[in-house]
Amino acid sequence: MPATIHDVAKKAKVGIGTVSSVLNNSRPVNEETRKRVLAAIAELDFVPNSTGRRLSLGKTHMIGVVIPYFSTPAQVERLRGAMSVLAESDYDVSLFTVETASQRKKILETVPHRGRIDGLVIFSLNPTEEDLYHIIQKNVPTVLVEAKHPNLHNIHLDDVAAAREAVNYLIGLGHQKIGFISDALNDSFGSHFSRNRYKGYCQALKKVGIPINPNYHQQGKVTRETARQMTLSLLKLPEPPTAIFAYSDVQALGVLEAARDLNVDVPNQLSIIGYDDIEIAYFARLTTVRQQLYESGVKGVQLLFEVMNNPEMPLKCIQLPTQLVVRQTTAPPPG
Amino acid sequence: MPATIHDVAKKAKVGIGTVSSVLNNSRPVNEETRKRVLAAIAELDFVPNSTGRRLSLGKTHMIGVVIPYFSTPAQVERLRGAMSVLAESDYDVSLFTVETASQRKKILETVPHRGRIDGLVIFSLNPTEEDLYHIIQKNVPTVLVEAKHPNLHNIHLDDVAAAREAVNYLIGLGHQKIGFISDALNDSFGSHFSRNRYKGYCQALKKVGIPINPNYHQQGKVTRETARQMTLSLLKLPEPPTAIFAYSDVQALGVLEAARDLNVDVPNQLSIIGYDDIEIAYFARLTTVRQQLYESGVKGVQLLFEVMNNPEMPLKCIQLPTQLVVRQTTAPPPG
DNA sequence: CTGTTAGCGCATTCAA
DNA sequence: TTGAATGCGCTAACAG
Repeated sequence: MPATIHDVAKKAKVGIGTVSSVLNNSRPVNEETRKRVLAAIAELDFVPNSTGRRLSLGKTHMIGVVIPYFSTPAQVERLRGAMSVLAESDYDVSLFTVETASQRKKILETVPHRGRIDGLVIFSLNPTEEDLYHIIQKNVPTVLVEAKHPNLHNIHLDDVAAAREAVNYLIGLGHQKIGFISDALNDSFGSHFSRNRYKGYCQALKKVGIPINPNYHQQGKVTRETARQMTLSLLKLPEPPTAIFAYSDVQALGVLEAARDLNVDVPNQLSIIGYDDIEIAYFARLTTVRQQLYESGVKGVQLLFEVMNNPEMPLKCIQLPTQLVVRQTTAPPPG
Repeated sequence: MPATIHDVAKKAKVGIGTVSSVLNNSRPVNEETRKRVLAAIAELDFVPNSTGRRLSLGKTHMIGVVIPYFSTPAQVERLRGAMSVLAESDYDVSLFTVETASQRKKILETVPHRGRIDGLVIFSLNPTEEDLYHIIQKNVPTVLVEAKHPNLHNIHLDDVAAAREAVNYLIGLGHQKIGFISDALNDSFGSHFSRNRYKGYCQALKKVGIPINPNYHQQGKVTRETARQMTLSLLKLPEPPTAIFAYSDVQALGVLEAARDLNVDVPNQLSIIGYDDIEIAYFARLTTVRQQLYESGVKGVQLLFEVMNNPEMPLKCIQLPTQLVVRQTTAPPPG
């Protein structure tokens, strides 16, 4: 068993208060005594037990990070941003990845507890009213990233506008038959991402009087493979779309694969726009909607620290910009 | 402030011992009393303070996960595997990402402490003797993943053999001029990855009497962009290699980019083999050395739990297999 | 300047 | 079956 503060005190022939004082510089200590204490600490290889310290201070020195869709490059990039700030702080990080709806429920119920964490960052999850109850009730400083809520500080983006802009661009190139590939509109986490991007897609079409063709919208798991299958269906339609807007870059890669499978030339026969601008989008020369992934993590944690320092702070909602990055998967439609 | 066990006891008109008993089922409780306690718990929305519990039990219920190169898809896949097991357990996860040599040092010194964590998984870092001192000394159950050490349980793979096999395959196709692109042989973390894969590369060449051409070996940061630059140098050599073995899939993508830049046909003018078999390798149709990334995380945590249940367990080293996955970036050399 | 003491919230032993 | 007391390791207030 590791040495405790008592062992150090005994060896240095002082009281534990003195040891604590040199540990935390909490009050002046005679130089001679300090040396003795330091020597004892070194000799015993003493490190203060963090649990004891936490209990005494009533703080956990721990930030909770809740993150779904963890396998996707976009989420990892967000987490990296968050970790970059966290690593420079005095806080430890408690990581909760959520893969299933039941995990989501359990985590959102049990994680937001004073005594478990001092602050919480929740990525890409829109709290329900019930979730909110648990969070607010427990009174632990919380920030949402890539989510919006009228009662919680958050870092968000305008999915509707971003999607609208992407589709507008396709329309501007001359496309009329534009497909959309997304996650299920009602996914198991109750996310709004697909709905919002679909809304932007519809808005852009309506604006110029292009009717919404339900056959042009495919929903399914957000994997490359599923996107490939969905694209195959789209391209086998009697009147296939000449452009496809994908909910994410990962899906856009699946679209590219499908085009390759069918020997459809991108961008001359088929234009493709993705979403996120993950690292690999550059490699794939993908036209895509860039969002500030890394930055969102950075700002989320920074905002959390602000809130923790000033719990009575008025609600702060930061909107991060998006930007259409045109590369080489978009061109005017054939013919 | 949240309710404590005392509040519950008072409201239920029992002692705190009784509350603790119903919380933990640690001793029989009269059904009537139990009901009262449960009611009080519900009414106060009481959740046991984990710090108090930790201090009392002398356990943190916390597993430390140390992970470098966190931005790379391969590492994320390892972490995902680890999280899948951890999420099913009763342990919380404390995440430490290491980006710099100084972070590495600090983390390896301060994280392995009883009282901070109950167990530790370290990914892809070979402890020095000094690191080892801190780890062993503190006596916290530890498992290495993608690293080997004579005194620590570990999950590893045979980098030398895997690299040798990859280069052998190229030789079998008829290649004689084979380039190798890697991380710095002496990277800031003291990693062995590049050295081992280089060794395998050399062994394969020597076996068939091909001289090692130092110009064919490029070292640099493990990013797509750096790999692209290094490949450009390689391909501009008076006698450019006809095949390139890359230290990682991410680098292999950079090699592909360089080939594209120079209008070099892959695989007919240039063969490429990567390493890892990350998700995107499939998309890029990359021939690569598959290692069991997700599995390594799973097994690492499982092994850790074994060790925690049986601290006196004899040293266990598990070698995970690798496998050459042939896709469409390899072919016989031109001419 | 420094030793002693009283909690922090909980699990657990010891009595009853 | 239960309440009261003890201690986990630490910080901070109190008293010298």
